[in-house]
Amino acid sequence: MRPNKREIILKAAEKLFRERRIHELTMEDVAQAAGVGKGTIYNHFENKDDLLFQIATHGFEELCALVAATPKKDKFHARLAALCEQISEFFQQRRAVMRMIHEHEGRLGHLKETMKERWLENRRKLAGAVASILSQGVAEGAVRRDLPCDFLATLLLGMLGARDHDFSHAPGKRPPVEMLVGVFLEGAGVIGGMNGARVSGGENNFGETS
Amino acid sequence: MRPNKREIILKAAEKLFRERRIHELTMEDVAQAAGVGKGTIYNHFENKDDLLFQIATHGFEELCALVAATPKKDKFHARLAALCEQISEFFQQRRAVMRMIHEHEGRLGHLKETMKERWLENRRKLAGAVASILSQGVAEGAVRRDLPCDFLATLLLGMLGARDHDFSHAPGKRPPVEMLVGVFLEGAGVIGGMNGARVSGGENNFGETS
Amino acid sequence: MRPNKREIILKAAEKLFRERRIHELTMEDVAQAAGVGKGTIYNHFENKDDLLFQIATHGFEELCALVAATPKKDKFHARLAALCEQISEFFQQRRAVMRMIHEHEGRLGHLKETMKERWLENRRKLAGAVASILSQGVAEGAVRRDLPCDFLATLLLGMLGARDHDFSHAPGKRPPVEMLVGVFLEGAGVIGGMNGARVSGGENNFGETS
Amino acid sequence: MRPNKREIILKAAEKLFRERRIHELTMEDVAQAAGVGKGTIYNHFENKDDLLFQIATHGFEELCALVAATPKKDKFHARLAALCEQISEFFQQRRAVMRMIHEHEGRLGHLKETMKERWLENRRKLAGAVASILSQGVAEGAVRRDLPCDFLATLLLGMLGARDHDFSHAPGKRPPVEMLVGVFLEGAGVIGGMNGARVSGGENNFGETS
DNA sequence: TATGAATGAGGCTTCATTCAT
DNA sequence: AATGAATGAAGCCTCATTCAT
Repeated sequence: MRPNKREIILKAAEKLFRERRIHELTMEDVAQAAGVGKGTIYNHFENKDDLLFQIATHGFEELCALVAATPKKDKFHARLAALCEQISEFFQQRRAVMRMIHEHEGRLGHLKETMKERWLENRRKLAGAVASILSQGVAEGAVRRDLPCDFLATLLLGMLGARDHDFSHAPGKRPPVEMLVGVFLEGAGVIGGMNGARVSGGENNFGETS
Repeated sequence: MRPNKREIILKAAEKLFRERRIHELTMEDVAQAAGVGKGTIYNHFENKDDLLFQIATHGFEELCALVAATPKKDKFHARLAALCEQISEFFQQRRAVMRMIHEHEGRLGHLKETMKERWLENRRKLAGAVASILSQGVAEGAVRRDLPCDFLATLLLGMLGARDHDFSHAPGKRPPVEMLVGVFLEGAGVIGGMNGARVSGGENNFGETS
Repeated sequence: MRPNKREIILKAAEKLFRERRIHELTMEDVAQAAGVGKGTIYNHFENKDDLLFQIATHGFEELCALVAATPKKDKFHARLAALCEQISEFFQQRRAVMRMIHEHEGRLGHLKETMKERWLENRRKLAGAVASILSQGVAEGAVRRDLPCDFLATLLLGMLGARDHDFSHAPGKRPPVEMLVGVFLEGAGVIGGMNGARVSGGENNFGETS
Repeated sequence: MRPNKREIILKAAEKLFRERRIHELTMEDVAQAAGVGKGTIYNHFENKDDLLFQIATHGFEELCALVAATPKKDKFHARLAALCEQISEFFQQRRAVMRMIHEHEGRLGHLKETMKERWLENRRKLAGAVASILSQGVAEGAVRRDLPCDFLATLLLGMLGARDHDFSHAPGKRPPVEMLVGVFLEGAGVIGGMNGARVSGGENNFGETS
């Protein structure tokens, strides 16, 4: 019983989300999944909002750790792609948690000031982690330096989220991360006259599988 | 009493969302806001899910109409920026509705097949509208033709959403749309050797203090 | 439109009951079935209670008329059996209405005095009709005269109702009316020593069908 | 708090019925009467239908126990009368519950298969209990053996129910059980020539009291 | 007289939270 | 510390009844 009951509950709740039992998580569900009594949860979390908040935070922290641990691959482009792949995979697994986070941000007003602070700080952490990768790119001369990395990180994460979301119903058709990173670094526009040939074969439909 | 009571209820509910009274919309609230009896709502909408679904659909349709009506400005770059500005503004106003849509997609399983179909179709409409603008860019030689416009549209919308979301608490600090469009068209990377000078003044923090 | 809209509504409601759509008759249902607007019902019936009351009354009156019209068959025994057959059949068709009547008697307190009176009077009518048949039997020396016919009628109707009810799920196994009338007239007991032989074949199981 | 809260709720609900507060039992009423919270009921009963079903079953079981416990009095006739008296009294007390049972049978379709089975089984139990008493009569040579006891039991119960029902408004005028049993055993008809004298004083009006 | 959209009281049920054990 | 039965506020929805057309 060492892994701290708090941890057990947290894991169980996260798992519930991952298992698509989204609809509306009840404390009963969480207790059952964690194999503890309903009352026990209240010995470790102030109330349901607190629990959700902790889950979300927990998720972000994991993700941040993941990002920070990105191996310093050789080429920046490859490094960025690997990072995106990781983030994307994480999002895939946590779709429900992320949705919950979204949904929950609307209620931030109900949370106590301290929590609110900690929460927004957490939100910045992810973008920060990605931004720090990008700033490596700047140092290496691979990323434009006329824009703040924070902003670029935000945009990159936005792209990733949109891709994952739009193709969630048919992962087979989802364009590869490389393509996304390509657009991010090279842009969607035509610069000078050589851009039309970026990809050898002209129009691309990223091989329909299913 | 001409504007169809259905319309009245819809508007009222949307307004409720916009007025940040999000937490959890109750049918009571909606009725009150619409100035009708609780039962009246059920004469026009099957149940709460149906109402939410209709609101979401309604929102998307408005947005699609907006996009489709984008004036054919001179330069493609300017045209795209104007479009993004419109979409962004729409999102600002509809944050809550959009959140609700997100939150709701998880429950799509509960909706009847027909609704589900109509819903996913709606989702595609927006991307489609943006994509059609982009394809104009392709025709004009302003957008790379090696990637499907649908995908590019998804990425652009993702960027927009992320920007709006990340800076929702401090709209003053929000980077201008032009900057976003710039990244989208030119990329975040350094191409050749001249990219470092894209913006004259080097590092940029887009002023705005608080 | 001559058959009086009142009559139309009444018939439609009765039919609804007969069609087993019991659960809980709504005014909407009745209106639909009668092919009239909901409001129209209120031009002919004070309220739902009144409507139900009228249906019940209507049913009783039909039944009373049926009983009164029993042909003066030759033998009293046969006459009584024919009568019972009719009543039973009527009950079969009106199970739902009868249940509703039962259920409704509990609410008599809510009905205005006049209605209450008329209702109880109606209740007596049926027993009265049967009693009058029985009194013919008394006159003919076929029915014992030491007990009031009203009472005997009550008992006979009780037997009939119980039979119909108990075998409603398997009408094929329902003992024939003759047998019931036999018990009613001759009794279930053994009188003197000859009763054991009333029915020739000893133990009887009235031919199991299913 | 030993008598099981489930039991408490059941008793309270039954009592409510007995106290004529029929109209329409609300869960609120039941909770109040049982002195528990509304939610508590749902910890012991699946929903309202289930509660009603349990009440009905409970009532039948009590009655069956009562019947089975009928003392083996000396004379069969007296024994039967005592039994009928008991059943009648029970019915008096449970009029409302019984009405509810009636009313409820119409909805049996909505109940799950298991319940349906258990219910019909319960229904048979009562008739069975009475039938077993009657079969004692057969053994003693007091009841005709040419008819199945089940059927006779049904008829007897029907008579009882009808008597109780018809005279519920004026219990004082209700004919004594002995008279009913008399009709049941000896029949309402005239057998041979001596029947007219069964009761010494000719026409009988069972002394008007109230 | 006929209609049916509008109404809102009232019912059933859920579920976060408490507290006695 | 752990439990889960008890609680009741709050939400969704139904449906008898009204009333403007």
